[in-house]
Amino acid sequence: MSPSRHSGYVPQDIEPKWQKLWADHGVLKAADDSPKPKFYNLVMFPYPSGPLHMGHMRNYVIGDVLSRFKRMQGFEVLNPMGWDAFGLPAENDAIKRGGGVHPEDWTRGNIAIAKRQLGIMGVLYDWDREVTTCDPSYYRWTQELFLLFHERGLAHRMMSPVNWCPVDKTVLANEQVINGRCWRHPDVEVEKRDLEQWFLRITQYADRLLDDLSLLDHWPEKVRVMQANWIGRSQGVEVEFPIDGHPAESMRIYTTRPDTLFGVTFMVLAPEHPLVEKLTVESRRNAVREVVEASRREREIDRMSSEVKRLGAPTGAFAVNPLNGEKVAIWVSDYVLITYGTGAIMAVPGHDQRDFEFASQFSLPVREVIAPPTGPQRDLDSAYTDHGVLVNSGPFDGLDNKTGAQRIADFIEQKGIGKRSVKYRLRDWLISRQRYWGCPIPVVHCEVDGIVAVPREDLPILLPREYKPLADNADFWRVKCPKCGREARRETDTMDTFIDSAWYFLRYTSAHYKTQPFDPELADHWMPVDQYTGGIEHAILHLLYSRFFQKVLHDAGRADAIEPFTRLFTQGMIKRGGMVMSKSKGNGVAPDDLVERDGADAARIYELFIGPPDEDAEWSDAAIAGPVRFLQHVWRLVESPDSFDATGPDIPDAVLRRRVHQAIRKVTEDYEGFHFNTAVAALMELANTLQKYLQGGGERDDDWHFAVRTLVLLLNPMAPHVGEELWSRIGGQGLAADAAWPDYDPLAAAESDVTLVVQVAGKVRDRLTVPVGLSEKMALELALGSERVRGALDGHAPSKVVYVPDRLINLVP
RNA sequence: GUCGGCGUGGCGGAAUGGCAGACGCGCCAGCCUUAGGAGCUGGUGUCCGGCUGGACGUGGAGGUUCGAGUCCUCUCGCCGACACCA
Repeated sequence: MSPSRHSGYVPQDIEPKWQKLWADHGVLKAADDSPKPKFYNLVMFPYPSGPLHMGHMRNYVIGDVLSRFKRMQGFEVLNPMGWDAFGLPAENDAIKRGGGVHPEDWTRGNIAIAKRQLGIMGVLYDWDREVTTCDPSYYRWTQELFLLFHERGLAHRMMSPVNWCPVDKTVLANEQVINGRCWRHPDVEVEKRDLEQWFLRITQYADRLLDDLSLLDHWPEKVRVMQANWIGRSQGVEVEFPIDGHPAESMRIYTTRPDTLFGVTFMVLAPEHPLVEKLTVESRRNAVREVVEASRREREIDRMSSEVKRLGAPTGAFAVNPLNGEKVAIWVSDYVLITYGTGAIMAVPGHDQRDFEFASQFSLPVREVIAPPTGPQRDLDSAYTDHGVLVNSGPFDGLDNKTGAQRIADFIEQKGIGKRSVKYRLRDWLISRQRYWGCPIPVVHCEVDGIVAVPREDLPILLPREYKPLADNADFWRVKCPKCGREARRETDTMDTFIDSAWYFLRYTSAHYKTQPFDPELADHWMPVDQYTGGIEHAILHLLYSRFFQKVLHDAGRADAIEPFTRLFTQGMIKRGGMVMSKSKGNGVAPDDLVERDGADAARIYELFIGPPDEDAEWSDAAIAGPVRFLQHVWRLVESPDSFDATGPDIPDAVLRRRVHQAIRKVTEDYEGFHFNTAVAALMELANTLQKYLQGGGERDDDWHFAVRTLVLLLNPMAPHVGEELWSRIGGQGLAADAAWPDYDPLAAAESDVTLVVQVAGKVRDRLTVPVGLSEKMALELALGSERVRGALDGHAPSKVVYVPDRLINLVP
């Protein structure tokens, strides 16, 4: 027998009905011209790689609850959905399945599956605004935006040592290399290759991307810190070191520690630095060449590890310290990176740990120029990197090192041997990919005209249907130069898929706009996104790129907003068996099975009740019984209140009324603050109160109807099918989805009596029921009247009384 | 190594510096019965006690406070991010 038979609640009987009604009524279709205040609610769109599981679903359930809640609160909610549909998994999976499936067919098939799954979970979107990034109607605008970046000098092609994933056979952006490995293949080491590639100049926006983090005060602190660290702004000084015997050359270094300039005992060039070839003396050539070649061969993974022994060799050349005129040896080592600063450093082993280790390994001298507050150090076994007083620093001796750094920097600038300078860890964004399933870059390479942008009227550059790398598809790349008409070659790189997702939130605001990527007026109406919800794994990549795009579009006069997402919520992952739910682990729970067995509403409530939404949660197959029983309980309360025997103590109407108002307050606050787990708990308590009321012989009077009606409305965003069904059965007007959110009356929610905790020396000795707002004098009198309190005081009079009205009185003997 | 987060019953978790463990899962006892994976009632941190009750208890050690899961210092463990950025 079905467990639902006892309550009469059969989710499968009601869910399809309401899902159809919502669709027919266009619930959650966003009106561009609504007089209501707008609320742009967005969840990160999925990559359609197969059926969704309950790990993915958490995100969409949270988003749907918020949409329904905000809608009931009177907002015009924009809640769109789409598909991040270009990318390598489509190619890889298509190949894995025998090569018979085209990436596009695979992708479209997965989209259909996911869309149906969202539907049976009762998750609503404005599907009229659906975007699919692999659709020409979308990517022609991705191409148009590329041209915009190109015109603004923000897209350029250059030769660069790049990260190459040997499995995907394509390059990766810096952000996509994790511990020297491909972000999609944790067991595959990334190789270095020199290739000519397309880049977006995100570094030009480094300052603004960093500074504007301060505007994002509704973002998790954690994400802002991660972005700030990623951008990695540092302030330092560039200094020119003359080279002994090479009057035409000089060695430019960058340091954040000008206060240690007198402690330089050697210099180091990155192996790729152009000066290496010029400066190396004949006798050192072989050793230096060995270092250069070994570091080129070196796998990225080794180079990232700080445990590894350094490669190093002296060039035989010497630099002259411009501050004290000392000659110091110039070395080559792999621990200096060509990609940061000037690719050359001054080494101060006394005060930099890396320099210290290198000096130790090669027996190079160490000099102390900053004395710790405790006095000069002897027998150094590590670099001293803290603050102190300058010593061995000529005219700067005796200064504290902070002041010293400023003075020395001033001195360098006055002498014209260097200047203050700001550097970033952030690199330009490498966007070229050499595979098939991506957005073609709309340029043509002409022998005469060079790189020629495709004219806008020729967009889109369609991805050919034939599935093979574009570079192998002559029909695709054989074109005429748009400028001179000669034979030319179309660019065969496609764009990183993170570009597709860097502007999709703008396209939603006018998904069918025909003349531009988006209608500027509608974009300005809906933007910025009021609430953005997604996984923490996008804390850097997607969110940084999207912020960059928004700023460029702002600068181009196409968008008002300078930040795309006002409020960010990063939800935790769902684990099962200790591992993140995923297709590859095979531990996913299919929403289809849950819907079939327990219904969509129970599945939704369980996902919300499982724990704080910003933390990871462990899925329990058994625990969903709680939400199932809860919904049955609510159903019985509303549908057959007479089935509860009057066997318990009386609950006065006034108490019932008060509990209902308290529940409105609590649940509203919890929805606003994303505390869905405690919102569910509060509704469970309300249901328990309603039951107690019936069991106390409570009448089906106005207070009862108010309680039932409120329970249904408060529950509706989380369990919308039950909400609609019960709403219609109790005679609610229209759809519950359209009903107004209940208001609470602070007076009605206020308790008249409170429990006053009586402590003696901080230990609870009694609890008294007292009226709200009791005076301290009365409270003390009542407390002293307690037998147990007098016993605990043991005849002493309290020397101190701490009184917190309506909460506690503490008597300290 | 650096930065950040988290440690609370058998489990998921709750608690503006003020009754630790709300709510739920599980478990125990009982009731009801159309015998069920249903419903209802009560119980369920540990220890002492027949009950009233008492002692202890939020990873560990200190501290601030009348009062600390909550604030501070140190420490252990787990998780995440970054990791030669000069």
